[in-house]
Amino acid sequence: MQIKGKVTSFDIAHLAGVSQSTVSRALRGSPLVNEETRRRIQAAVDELNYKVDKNASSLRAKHTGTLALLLFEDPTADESHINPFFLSMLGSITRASAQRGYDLLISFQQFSHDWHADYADSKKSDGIILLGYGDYLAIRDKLQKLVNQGTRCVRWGAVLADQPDISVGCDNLSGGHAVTTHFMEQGCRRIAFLGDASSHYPEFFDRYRGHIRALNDAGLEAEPLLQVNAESTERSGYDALETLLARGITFDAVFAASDLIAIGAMRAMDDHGLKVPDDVLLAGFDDIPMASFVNPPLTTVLQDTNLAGEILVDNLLSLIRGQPAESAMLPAKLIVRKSSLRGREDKSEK
Amino acid sequence: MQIKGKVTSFDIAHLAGVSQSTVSRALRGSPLVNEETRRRIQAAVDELNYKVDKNASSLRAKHTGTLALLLFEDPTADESHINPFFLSMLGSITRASAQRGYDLLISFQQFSHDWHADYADSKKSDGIILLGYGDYLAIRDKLQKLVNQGTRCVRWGAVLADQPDISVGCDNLSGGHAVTTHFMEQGCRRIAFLGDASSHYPEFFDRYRGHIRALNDAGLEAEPLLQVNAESTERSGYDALETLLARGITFDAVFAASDLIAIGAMRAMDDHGLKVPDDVLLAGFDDIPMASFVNPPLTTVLQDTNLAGEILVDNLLSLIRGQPAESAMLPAKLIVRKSSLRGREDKSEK
DNA sequence: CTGAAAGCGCTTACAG
DNA sequence: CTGAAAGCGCTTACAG
Repeated sequence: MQIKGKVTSFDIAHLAGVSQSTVSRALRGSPLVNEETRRRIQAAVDELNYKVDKNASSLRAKHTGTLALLLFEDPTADESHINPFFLSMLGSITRASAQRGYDLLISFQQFSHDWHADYADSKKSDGIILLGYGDYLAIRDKLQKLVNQGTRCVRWGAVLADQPDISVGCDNLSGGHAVTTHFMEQGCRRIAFLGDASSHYPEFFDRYRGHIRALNDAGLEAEPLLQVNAESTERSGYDALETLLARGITFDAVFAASDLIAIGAMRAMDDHGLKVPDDVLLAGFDDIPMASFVNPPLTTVLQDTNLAGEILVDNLLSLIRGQPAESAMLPAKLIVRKSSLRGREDKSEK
Repeated sequence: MQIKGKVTSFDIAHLAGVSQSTVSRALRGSPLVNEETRRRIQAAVDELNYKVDKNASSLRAKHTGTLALLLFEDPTADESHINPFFLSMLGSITRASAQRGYDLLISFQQFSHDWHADYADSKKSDGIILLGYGDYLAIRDKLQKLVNQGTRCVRWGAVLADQPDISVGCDNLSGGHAVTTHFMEQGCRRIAFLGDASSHYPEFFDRYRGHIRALNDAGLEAEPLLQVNAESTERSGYDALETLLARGITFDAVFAASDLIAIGAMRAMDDHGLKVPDDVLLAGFDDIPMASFVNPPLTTVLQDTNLAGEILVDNLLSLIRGQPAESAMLPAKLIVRKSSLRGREDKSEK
């Protein structure tokens, strides 16, 4: 066991009685190495507990074998809790990267701050994954610049016609359509929408458009007063519902653009003596783990985060290999739970 | 704007009319650089959009400015969801690292597999943080080896007398004591414990010992049949409660060693017609976000994950700087919610 | 199949 | 305060 100094490929070469080049070849799995030689080298590696220096190999080979994940946090969100939906995405991206032999570097960024995506420029990673909601229009130029300077990057978010980058998102429009259609099947006619509805927040906007389309399909008109802006936090959902109440307008269902908003709205209704689903039906979006635990369990739209993580990583790897990659839209699946069911006969869980 | 070839410190030097060494010095914030020179260099850096190559600087300087987080996942856990408590720790560790200027490399490992902590050996990181529960005795030797070979590492988990490494954990014993004392104040005498109680799982064991100690303090004896093994998953909690039921033993409260176990037990009780808290009181441990959303809200023990993340990172940085670091025990705080309150007068949330 | 040699882009004594 | 030079530990043509 070597004690002093770092073990390098020269030490291995010496021990195995070959040149350092051959050690390097053997360790990288080159076919140009004799089996017997390879075995001797491996034995030396094991004996000295040698590990290839990642920095040296990355510097020389010009790729790092690591991916960077930039997670944008909403500065207004509770410091201690990250949006559970993104946490779930983070988990699936980490897993997908590992399966494909890549390390994952993680960075949190404030969306509002002057964030830097220099993980590729500084050669810390071969490419980056952008995750988090925020004002899309505010980052569009930055995205454009990133792509222009050759940075490989993929983004989680709405798939738009003119976007400069590759993105993977769920079919928010269909999801929104499904929720509102479901509400109407339950007899609702005055459905409130809690969430921003502008091109600044394309995901929410698509959900809103699906909602409107469903209304129109049923011959109903949208009522502007039934839409209240909200960002994806409980606090914001709580406030949005109070705003809705303050408008003095009647509503028989609430479609929250995210589960967090829905949970906040649920609290607000509780505080104001409104019962879900007896007085008002409620649905969210995302199917975060909490959604099935709130009381009553929350109807929502499932986005397959496992699949999303894999597609995101695979797309990024394609880009890195110089292969083409395409933006992708994942299916959105309505999950009906008690919060949106009128009939009280169904009181049994599960 | 330079198009072809990578921008290096030589390009900056050329543009700024100084030597490459000076560029390097200026960029590392050396005091040995004239202010005017520094400004010229900065201008060149901005103009060419230069970024220091991390691999080259790490190779040369022998430190990487990144920390590695090894997250052990229980292989039996649901593939799609990471234990929420660890997710919360992950968030706080990521934040703490970023605040101190370190990047964070994340890796998931199966505890049962032959995991490798070679993130330091291969120079990808300056040190590693170990996170996740699992059979402590099974990893003890590996830990010892890591420490022996000079790898800087800190671990989240029970602080034990003879551990080879530095760890940060919460005061599980006091936490367990507080839960059981609280149960007894509510009039309970036959308190079941769901979770492993052996030195293989020191955290659960300490919670169990706190539980026993509280019983003894009240002059009660422990009843072995009231303890059922369980690992930290909902599934396992569900099964453990059914095992308890199958024993045909009476109990008036259930102390689950983790919130996930408690939530599983809650489901099982629901399926068997037992009402919480009317028939049985229930408490968990961890205070994961879901705990306050289940019905009824779950009494639990809060571990301050924000603080934990900071101490873990600070300890690791001390080790990296060659300074001494000490294992630390964080306070455990009982959070009482409806699931453990006998009185039904308190029906109002919050 | 193997070796000698160049070089990736920095940091840091060393000398002024 | 600045520059010339060595060298971190690899990978990869190039030549055999």
